[in-house]
Order: sequence, then structure tokens, then C-alpha cells
Amino acid sequence: MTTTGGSYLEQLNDVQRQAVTNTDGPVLVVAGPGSGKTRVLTFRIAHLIEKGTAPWEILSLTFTNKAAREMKERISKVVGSRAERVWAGTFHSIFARILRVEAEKIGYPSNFTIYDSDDTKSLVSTIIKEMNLDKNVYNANSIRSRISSAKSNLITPKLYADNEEFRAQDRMAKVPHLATIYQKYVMRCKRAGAMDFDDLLYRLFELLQKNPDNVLEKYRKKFKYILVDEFQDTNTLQYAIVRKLVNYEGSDRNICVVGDDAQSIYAFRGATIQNILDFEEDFQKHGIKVFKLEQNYRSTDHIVQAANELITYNARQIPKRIWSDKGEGQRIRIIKAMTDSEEGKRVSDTIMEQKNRFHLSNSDIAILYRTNSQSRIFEEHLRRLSIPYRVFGGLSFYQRKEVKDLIAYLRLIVNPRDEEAFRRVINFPKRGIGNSTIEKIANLANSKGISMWDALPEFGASGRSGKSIADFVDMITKSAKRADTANAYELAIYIAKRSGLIDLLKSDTTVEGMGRLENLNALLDGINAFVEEEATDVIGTEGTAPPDKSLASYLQNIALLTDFDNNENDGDHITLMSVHSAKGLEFKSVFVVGLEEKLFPSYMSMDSIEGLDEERRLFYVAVTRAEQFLTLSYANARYRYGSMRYNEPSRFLEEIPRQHVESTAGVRSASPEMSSMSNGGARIQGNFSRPRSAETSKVKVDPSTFKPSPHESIEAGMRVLHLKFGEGKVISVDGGKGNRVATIHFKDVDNPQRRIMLKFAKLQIL
DNA sequence: GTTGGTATCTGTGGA
DNA sequence: AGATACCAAC
Repeated sequence: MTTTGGSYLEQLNDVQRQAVTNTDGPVLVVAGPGSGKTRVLTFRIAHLIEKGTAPWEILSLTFTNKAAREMKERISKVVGSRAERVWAGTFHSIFARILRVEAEKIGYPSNFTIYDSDDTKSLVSTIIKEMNLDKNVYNANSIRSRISSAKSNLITPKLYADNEEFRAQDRMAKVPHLATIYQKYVMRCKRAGAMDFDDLLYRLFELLQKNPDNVLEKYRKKFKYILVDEFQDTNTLQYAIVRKLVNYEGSDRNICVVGDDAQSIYAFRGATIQNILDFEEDFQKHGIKVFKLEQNYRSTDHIVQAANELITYNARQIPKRIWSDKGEGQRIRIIKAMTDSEEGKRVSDTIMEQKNRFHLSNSDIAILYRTNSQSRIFEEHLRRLSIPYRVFGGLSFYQRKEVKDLIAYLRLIVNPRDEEAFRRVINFPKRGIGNSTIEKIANLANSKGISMWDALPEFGASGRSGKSIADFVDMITKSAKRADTANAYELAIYIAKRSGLIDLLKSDTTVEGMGRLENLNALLDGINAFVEEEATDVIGTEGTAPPDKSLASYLQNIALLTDFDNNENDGDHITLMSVHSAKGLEFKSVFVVGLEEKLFPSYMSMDSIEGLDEERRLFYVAVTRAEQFLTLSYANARYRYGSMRYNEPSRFLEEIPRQHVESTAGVRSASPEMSSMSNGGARIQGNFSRPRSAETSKVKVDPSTFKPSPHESIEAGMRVLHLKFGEGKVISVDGGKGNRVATIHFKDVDNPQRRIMLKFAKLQIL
């Protein structure tokens, strides 16, 4: 043991220690927010290494690069530099790394391209256009997500086409050709030597399934211990791969998954809580051990209890109540604003006030929102108060046009069959190869079943664009030749100049144009840094593999990076980010903003119980980010899509028991901005429905005698009691089983007629 | 083939 | 509101 080695177990509570030291056999850790989940995972890995497991025999899968990096840092605090050799990374990056070695076994080049969602969308659009389908009916985005979910559920184009149920669904949705699009899409990706994000998972599964050269055994032997973080966010496909690696005859089944069903927020990309339930069942007979971490070390009690309460509104969950001994703490504050702009101002003012009163630094504070587009208004107001901030998420560096353009050239050099890259740069900067020529090349490629690049020689130098095409081919071929001797950086500089990209940007002297040139230079610097970087970040296979500094390797790296990853801790700033990206983080003071119906919960998720439950879990995640101060805010009206929209306060606000909420006295006093409002503003005020919490406060129902009746038994005509709205009469009940909605007229409420989802509501029949 | 203008749509989360 | 698609004129 190292000198620090002995002490790490003492930093754990009993359950945590058991979860760390029970290293062999299947383990499920159900970990509430702030319960020391990361600590358990990292110490478990450290413990394995201390006990003699080779670092490279440990596979640790996470969802973000940030989580993986943090984990390695924390492991190395216990076991030193050996931590570098652990296979720790995201599902996508680890699998991409394996596929880079094995791709040729399943018919892909080892330097395959990774298609991002823009590439995917554009390929889907191209196919729809080629099939002469109406793009308004065949919406590229929804088709993309349908294809994605098919892949995530291991449904191949063939299975899809043969499945009568899917076809019936598609006919109903007026998209009968979806199966064909899916089939073409997969074929085109393969033809382009490209994998989309789902393929990085799916093709690895395919590899292990088909098992050429007994590759399955190779990886089963290699990974003696497997750990999965955020298991509630895995999809069917990811779990299928994990099972392949670990659940087989004669396996030690050293698998540890950590998750919290209440924090599952990625159902939209195929994640299913079912995996946690299945996991218990799948490993039952192999002596699974289950540990529940319920003590919350993060937040004070009002916050913890509010979170507990609100999650009970969900239909399905693993029973669990988190608790804290950090004391009662501050109550939750609610800010009500007339407009989005006022919300921005009030939140910024409150931040200023908190900073002064409680001596918080900027880095202690975060503003969390449902959609990235909400950041703008807070930026404006924070800037006005000279409060430094940083916005995470949104358009990442690698999604900017000028960056994507150069990357497309690099992609094409590495893999000329990459059709999306080809289409992007064949005529940019303009070189006289117009749409009709591109169409002709595409038609030729399709009829031959080859890529557009491979179709070029046959297309010939005929016609007006012949010379330009020949020149283009020459440029790419020459660059590819250079790649043998030049490194990625030299190559990037060469092609940036040779293609005319640099000149084009230099000729644009506007502020934006200069910004674009800066971005391009930043990209070049980034490539240089990648080339010069020491081997520190490299996960050696057996600790001996030399760092792969090729252009192909660079491209695969950046394809999986997000905005999170290319930024250092640069000083003391407030954090602005979506609730999704805040998962796993914590701040002394958290502002959850935009708590309005149709925004949070999102209108996209409001028409189903499952959707609403996921939004509620998302809100649960948001609330549990806060250590000491939690502030919730909403606006009655906000600009969205070009016009003022009015929204009700979010139902989630009502689901927080009042005893955890700060009294609103004084908080609602008009801000200067409100009193200086124009007539337009006055009209908005006129439409302002009174906040629900204010009107409900006068209804007195004693919670100790209140006994909710089963929601199935509620019928029209009954007299019922509601914890917040008091006594009311059920006017009607509609909606299907499990989804019933009652219209109830309450006696003592300003807005008496209410539509209530019976599944969530707690009603007592009188 | 290119340019510049107008019409139309789309609209969450993120590896 | 902003991005993109489409169309007419050069």
C-alpha cells in the first residue's frame, strides 16, 4: 500500500465502505443525489488497484468526459499515476477507441468518420429529397430520432421493415416509407465509412455479437472489472454491450453499476430505468449485492425534503428517501416576475444581494434553465451588474461554421468517402461546382452504389466544372499524401491555405468576420496542442501503446467533445447552464429559472405521464444541485419565437410543500423596471393571473388528518378534498386509464375551475 | 453558377 | 426571432 492508501477507507460511511470493499461479484449501488456516489466509484477503483488489479483491467464507463476526467484525478490522489492506465471514459469514446482497432472486422475502415447529429440530419434530409418525399411530412429531425431509437433498441433496418407493428405506426403517422429511409440511411453511412453516435454503440455490439477472430473473448479477458456510472441513463443497447462483456458462463461477473432512478433524465435518447430493474433480476442468481446511499452530504434539510416531496408525484420509483444532517438551513425562495426580462433582473439583483450578505464567490452560484436559449437574458443583466459569468452548452466551438468547414476538409483527407464532409466543402469556398453538378455526381454515385468521391473519376472532367473538379481532387489527394509525412497541424495549415478558407476569412473585415478568423486560428492552435501534447491523456492498452497523434485520431477525439471539455477553470464566475448539463455538479446557491408550464415542464413532454415524470426528475436534479440556497423563479410572460407568450407558473412549484418555502412577503414588491413599464407592459400586467401559491395560501387543510383516496376511485360528482385547494366538486373525468384528468370546481380558490391529473393529485373523497 | 431577396418552418435536452 | 429553403434575376 502507498502511504496515502490506508486512509481512504476511513473517509467513508458504513454503506459507502461496503460498496467500495465488496469488489467481487455483481453490485448495484442506488445512490441519491449528494450521497457520495463519485467518491464510492473512485475509491472502489483505487481499492481494486491497491489490492493488486492492474489498472488496465478496469473499465469504467461514464456519460461525460468531464466525469471521466474527474474520476481519474480522484483515483490518482489515492494510487498515483497508475490511475492514468485505467480504461475510464464515456461509453462513446471508449467504444470508438475499441472500434478503431477492430472496425475492419465488421467492414469499416479503421479511420472511420464519426457523424455528428448535424451530419446525420443532413444525410436524412438528402435521402428524403432523393426519394421525392415531402419534407414537411417527413420531418428530418423526427425521423432521425426514430432511427436513433430503433438502433438503441437493437432493431436493424431488416427487423424494422419486417415488424408489422412499426409499419402500422408509421402508416398512422403518415410516414410509410420510414423503413426504407432507415435502410438507406444505414447503407449510406456504411458506404461513407461513417458511424453516427448510435453506431459507436451499435457497431461495437455487432462486433461482439458476430465475434470475428473471437474478439469477444479478448475483451472479456481484458476487462476483469467493469463499473458503470449513471446507470439510469443507459439505454438498452448500452446495457446489452455491458452484459455481453460480463454476463456469461464462467464469468466472475465483477460488475458494479451506480445509479439513481430519480435522476434519470435521458429517456429522450433511449435511456430506460428498466435497466436498473433488469440488472437486479439478471444478476439475482449470481449473488448481487445492493447498497443504498441515502445520506445526502450536500444540501440542508429544507432543500432535501422539498426534493423528497416533489419526487413522490412520480408514478414509478424505487422507494428511497434522502436525508441530511446539515441542519434546517434556508427556506426556498420563489421569485415571481412579470416578464422574462424582469426575471433576469430580479435574479441578478438577488445574486448581488446574496454575494454581499453571505459572502459568496461567483463560483458558488449557478443559474440553471430548461433550454439553452434562456441564457441570453441573464447574460444581459449580469453584464449590467458586472458580475462575471460563463455560459456552458449551447453552440459548442466545434459547431461553428468556420470550424466545421476546416474540419470537413480534414475529414475528407482522412476519409474521402465521407459524404457529409464532401458535400460541405466541394464548393466552399466557391470554386464553380454548383448544385446541378453536385446532383449529377450524387446520382452517379447512387446508381453505382459507391461514394461521391469514388464517383468523381468516372464523372470525368466533362462540362464547365471539369477543371474545378480536377483541381479539387488534386488538392485532396495531395493533402492525403502529405499526411504520411506531415503531422496533423502542418496538414491543417496547408489545407486551410490551399483551400482558400483563410483568404476568404481574411477578406471579411467585419467584427464577426474577424471573430471567425480567430476561431479558425484557435482551431489550428488546438490541433497543434494535440500534436505536441505529452502522452499523459493516453490510455495505453497494456501501458505500452504509443500515443496516436494522427489526424484520424484527432478527428475522432474532437467528434466526441462537448463545450464542457475545451475549457479550463478560468477564474471566478457564475455558472449558467441547462439543468441537464448540471447533473453531477453542486453549488452553494442555485437559481432554477423559467419555472413555467410549457417551458419547465417542456411542452414537448407534457402530453404523456412518462414525459412529465421525466421533467419532474429533471426538476429534482435541479433542486438537489443546491447546497444552501435555492431560488426558483418564473415569469408570467416571455418572448418566445417572436412574440410575447403567457404561461402559468409551473406545476412543480405547487409540488413543493409550503413549509419549505420562504414567505413571499416583500418579495413581490414592484421592481423599478416594472414601474417604468410602458403601456405595453401595463397590458401584460392586466393579463397577469394571480400566482397560485398566493391564492392557495388561504385554504387550510390539516395535513395530519388528510388521507388521500386511491386515484382510480375518483369519479364525477364526488365531493373531494385537496391538500392545497381545499374542498371541491368533481365536474367530470376524462382521459384513459392511468391518464385520467378531472375537472374540479374548488370552493375557496380564486380560479375555482381546475383540471387535475388524477395520477398526481392527492385527493380525499368526502 | 451565383447573388440577393423573400417565404417558410421550427421550436428540448446532448454523446 | 432566426435559420433555411426556394426562386428570380444576373
